[in-house]
Amino acid sequence: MAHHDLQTVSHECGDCPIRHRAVCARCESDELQRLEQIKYYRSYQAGQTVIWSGDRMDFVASVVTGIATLTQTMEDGRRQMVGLLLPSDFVGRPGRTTAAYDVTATTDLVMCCFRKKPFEELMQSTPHIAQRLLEMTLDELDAAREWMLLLGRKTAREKIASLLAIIARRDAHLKLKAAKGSIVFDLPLTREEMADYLGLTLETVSRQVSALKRDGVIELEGKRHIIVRDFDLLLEETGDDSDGGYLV
Amino acid sequence: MAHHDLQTVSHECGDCPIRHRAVCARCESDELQRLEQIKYYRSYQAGQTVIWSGDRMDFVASVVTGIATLTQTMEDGRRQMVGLLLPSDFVGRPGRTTAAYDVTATTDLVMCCFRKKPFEELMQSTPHIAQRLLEMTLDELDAAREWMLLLGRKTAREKIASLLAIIARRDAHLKLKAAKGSIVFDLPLTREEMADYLGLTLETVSRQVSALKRDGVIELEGKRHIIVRDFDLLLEETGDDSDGGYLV
DNA sequence: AGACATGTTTGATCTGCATCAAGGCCAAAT
DNA sequence: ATTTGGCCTTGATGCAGATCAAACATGTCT
Repeated sequence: MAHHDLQTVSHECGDCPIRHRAVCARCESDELQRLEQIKYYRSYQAGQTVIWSGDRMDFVASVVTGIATLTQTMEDGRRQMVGLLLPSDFVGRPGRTTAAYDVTATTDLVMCCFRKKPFEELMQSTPHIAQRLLEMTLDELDAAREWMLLLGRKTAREKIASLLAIIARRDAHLKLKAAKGSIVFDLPLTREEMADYLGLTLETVSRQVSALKRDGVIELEGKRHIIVRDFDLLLEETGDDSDGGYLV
Repeated sequence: MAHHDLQTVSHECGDCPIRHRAVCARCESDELQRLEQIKYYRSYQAGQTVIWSGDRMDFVASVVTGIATLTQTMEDGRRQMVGLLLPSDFVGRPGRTTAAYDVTATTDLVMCCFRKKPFEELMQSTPHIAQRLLEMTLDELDAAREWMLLLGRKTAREKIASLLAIIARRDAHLKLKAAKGSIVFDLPLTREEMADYLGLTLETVSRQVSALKRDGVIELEGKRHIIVRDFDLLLEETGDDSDGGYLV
């Protein structure tokens, strides 16, 4: 066994998953040092494109603050979001030099980047990084498959409810908030971005959000601020199995 | 660097990816021996369920022959296929004890299984297995994201054309067939399974297959045997970027 | 204050796919 | 030879969500 007692080490990079988790106490300093050497930060403004599909991508990165999206586009302009990156999420693919999707900052964004070549070398000599990355990728794959069920089989109303539940959950998780009482959060996406996430038009998104409000499932303050008084009520609207785990 | 000159070793397990790729010549015998010790085969008949979502899953496996599907089901019976496993595909998730989807044999199926515990131990001591698995999982994630674009934004006709192109490609790849002249293959799925793959109803699938036939994009012999005389013509119907790579 | 841009809501209409329903094909069972 | 059952096709109808269009809300620039 290459590693010993695992512990979490804190560092300036927040939730950066590469360094945050499964760092072995004994190897820690050496490993962290090497990571420090190859890392650098990048900032983007809301709306800026980080990278276009097909462009050369010579780094991997994790989101420090802000939100980014992965989208695929068809020639005629139809767009489908295929990934939503919140802080601590990883982007990039060891072993591939070309981006497969457009990556866009939807809010101001800071990413912690690692140049690909040295990162891959580090991966070679540090097996648990590959294992951690595998774990994360499998989680993403599970999320993608939930998403496929949503896209293929859910109604517009269920899609909206599902998205709100997903954001509420992730938000609560980030804030480490207790899962009691009202849940309050700001939508990090425009109606159009929500539509791209859900495979709908922005008009349908708008209508269904209004409908959920009218039916008392959610409350709206302005256009982005959401209040969920009864999370179970929202969950019932998602169409998912009821025992899907409460705010995880 | 833990490994040396990589080479492919052949063995009775066909395309099994775990053992097929990236096996280091020097470590080979030891590693293969340990894999042999923990592997076993399982057979299923067409239509049999391999495992239900939520069930305990104490193995990982790769498909040797036949076809399996991963599907998610909503309480009211709506179904969405989220994975299609052809020979050499991997199923299961190190680090999780419960199946997240229904796994079903759609044809007679043979899988090469590894009990999870020893497999995970082997992964610990054999870093390149984790790396290989990571590579495969990232490929699957890419495929899932293509699939999301299909589910969210493509028309019924584009969905059918895309599915046919996917199967034609994988089929051709398996058979190592040259990519010239007519492409001929048998659909491994019923109309209903195609519908579950595409987020459609079986009636719509039937109608659109007929329409592609009527329009000369494909020819049909019986209900399952497909002849594609001009693959580019089919690709044009998919809505994908034209330069999506010819038959690979 | 007015003009403009961006994002959102709401209404009217259209349409692609779902739904409901009936019948055809074919292989296996009796 | 007929029945059975699985799979597939085709037709008629309905509806959820797309599309087209207009107006509103909010913030910012001049």
